Amino acid sequence: MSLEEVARKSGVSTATVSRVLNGVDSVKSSTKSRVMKAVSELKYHPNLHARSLAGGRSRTIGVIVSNLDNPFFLDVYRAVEEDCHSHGYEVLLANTAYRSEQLTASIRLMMGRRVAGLAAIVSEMEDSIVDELTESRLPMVFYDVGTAGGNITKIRVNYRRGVERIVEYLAALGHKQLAFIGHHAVLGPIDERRRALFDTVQVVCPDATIRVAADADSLEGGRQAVREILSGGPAPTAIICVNDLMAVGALKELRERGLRVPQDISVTGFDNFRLSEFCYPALTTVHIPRDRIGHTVFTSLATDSKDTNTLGKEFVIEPELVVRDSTGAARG
Amino acid sequence: MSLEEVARKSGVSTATVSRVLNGVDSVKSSTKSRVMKAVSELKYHPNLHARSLAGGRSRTIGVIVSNLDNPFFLDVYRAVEEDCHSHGYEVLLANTAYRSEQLTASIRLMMGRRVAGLAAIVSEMEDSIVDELTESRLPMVFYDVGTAGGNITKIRVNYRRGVERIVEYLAALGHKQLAFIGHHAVLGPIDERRRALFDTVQVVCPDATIRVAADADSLEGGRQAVREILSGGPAPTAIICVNDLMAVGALKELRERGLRVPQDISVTGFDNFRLSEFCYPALTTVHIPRDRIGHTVFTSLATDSKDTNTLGKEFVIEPELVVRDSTGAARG
DNA sequence: TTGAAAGCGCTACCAG
DNA sequence: CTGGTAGCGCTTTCAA
Repeated sequence: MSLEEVARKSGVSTATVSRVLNGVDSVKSSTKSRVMKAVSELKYHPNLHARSLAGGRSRTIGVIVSNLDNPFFLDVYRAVEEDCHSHGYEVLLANTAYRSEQLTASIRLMMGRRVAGLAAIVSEMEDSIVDELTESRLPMVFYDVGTAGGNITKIRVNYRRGVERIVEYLAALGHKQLAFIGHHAVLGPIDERRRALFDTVQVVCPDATIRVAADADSLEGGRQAVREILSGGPAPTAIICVNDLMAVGALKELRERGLRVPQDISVTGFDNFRLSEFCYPALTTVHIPRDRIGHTVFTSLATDSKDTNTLGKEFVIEPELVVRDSTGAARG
Repeated sequence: MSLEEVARKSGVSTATVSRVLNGVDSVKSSTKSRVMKAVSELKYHPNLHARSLAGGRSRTIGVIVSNLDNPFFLDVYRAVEEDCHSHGYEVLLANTAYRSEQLTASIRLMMGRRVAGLAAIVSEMEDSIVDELTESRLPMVFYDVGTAGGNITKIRVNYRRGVERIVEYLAALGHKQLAFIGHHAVLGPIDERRRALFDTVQVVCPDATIRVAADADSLEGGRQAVREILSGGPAPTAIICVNDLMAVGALKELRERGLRVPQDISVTGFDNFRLSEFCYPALTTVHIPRDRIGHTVFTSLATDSKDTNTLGKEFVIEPELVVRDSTGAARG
């Protein structure tokens, strides 16, 4: 069923039906209501593909994330979604599950759908892809990769700062045996977070030891990483987790082993996702404002936020330490 | 940039380029590679809107859920996504946040995009919408609403059974003062879960009292509902939560008030989402297999799963009680 | 194995 | 205020 049928049924041209459907005001109200009647009787739904094809411009924004299972990414998406909907945009979501093939496929899909802009909230991205995207004219937001300018907005979290806050805080509590739990994407050779941690420890408490374990970015992964740490030598006095999700998994494993947090061992997270306040013990973490990330994505990619458009700029997010109950003085 | 440019650059017709891009084998391999070369040099991305318009059929499935913040829905989506991707389908996601206007908008959007099938994992849906969708020819999956047959697959969770398991279990533990925590969508006048609970209590332990509180379907909502319960009279010995998410929120509030779970008060959830094993105490709940729901969605809506197609059938999901640490004998 | 051309359903421009 | 119509970029016969 098409515009034409509606036009026929209401005795007008397709052009007029189109005008009615698009709210162009230059239509006599009697005509308009006749058309509307036909539309609802026919249960007509305009073909959005045809519309985009004919119309050219698009009012949809694409969002690609690494791991939907981690509420961090979901929060970012929700923030984008909220802004989009309140401004008449649609959002298309894609999840890579940290698989680079899937990233490529998702980018293809988004470009094929001719999104108005694309946000890649995907920390691990090969340089070649970054370059290719940078060269394209597509408005984009990168997260922690690439460089701002032209059609590229860059959002960067100052991890180093966040890590410093955590290490300084733990050092002040007397912790000298540390462990770091990351997921695989964050323990690659070129990883900033891991390096930031080592550098900071070097400076803040050079006499501290630090061990590393990696697993999947999930609750189970956090748990598993703790097993790895605990089976590999003397228990550390504090475990620094790359994010809250893994931290919650870590808490579970410690609890099961009868290790009390924070009396026996301290745990820190990263992100300050909502659950971090509800888990036990409530997590000491570092706050990353997902809503601000989402808003920045929107203002950068929505073409009609003319004066407020932020495309091409770089945004640095400064983390703040949030102290709760999962950290305490080092034992002994 | 279009097919035509690729055609020109590689010295063939658009028809041939189209054939190459769609993997039609009747193309000489020398031609094929010439085309491929042009494609990659031009960084050509086919316009998917044009493709759908011209092609007719669609290989995308729409999924509408009530509340993305609740991992239950996300798990269902992920399961659908997995099946879809491994069979060359795309998934389009929409979130209603329990708002019926948003449901309408999402349905419109999906129909406009000409999805091959649509899953509405949205327990609250007005009859008029259910009817309209049932009349349409669109393959659909309903969750807990509507009736199976024709183009409608229905997935129904046997809540009554789940509630019975919980109540029987709590009754056996000696609980007589119960409370029920739900979210607003589930405490409407026509709600099955609430009624199932009252009926069951009536039968299983007629001498038990039961109070009810409602709040948002979120961690915070669960917490708030407990406040409501606890400020409204003597504390119950067991709190039955409509789902795990609210249960985790409830645990937090109880913990903060110094009430021990399960010694002072028992708590049950519903869904058995991943976190229920990782929270403290680990949640006694009822398992609802989200992956099975997701698979059923796929086999019903994917048009090419010919022989295995399940469209039009009804699937009843039988919940299973999962006992963990959040429940124990009634105090006193 | 390839090309020409007729749409797919809609928007937007030009007339009237 | 309304109609006619030329595309938008692609797929798909039908011929060659």
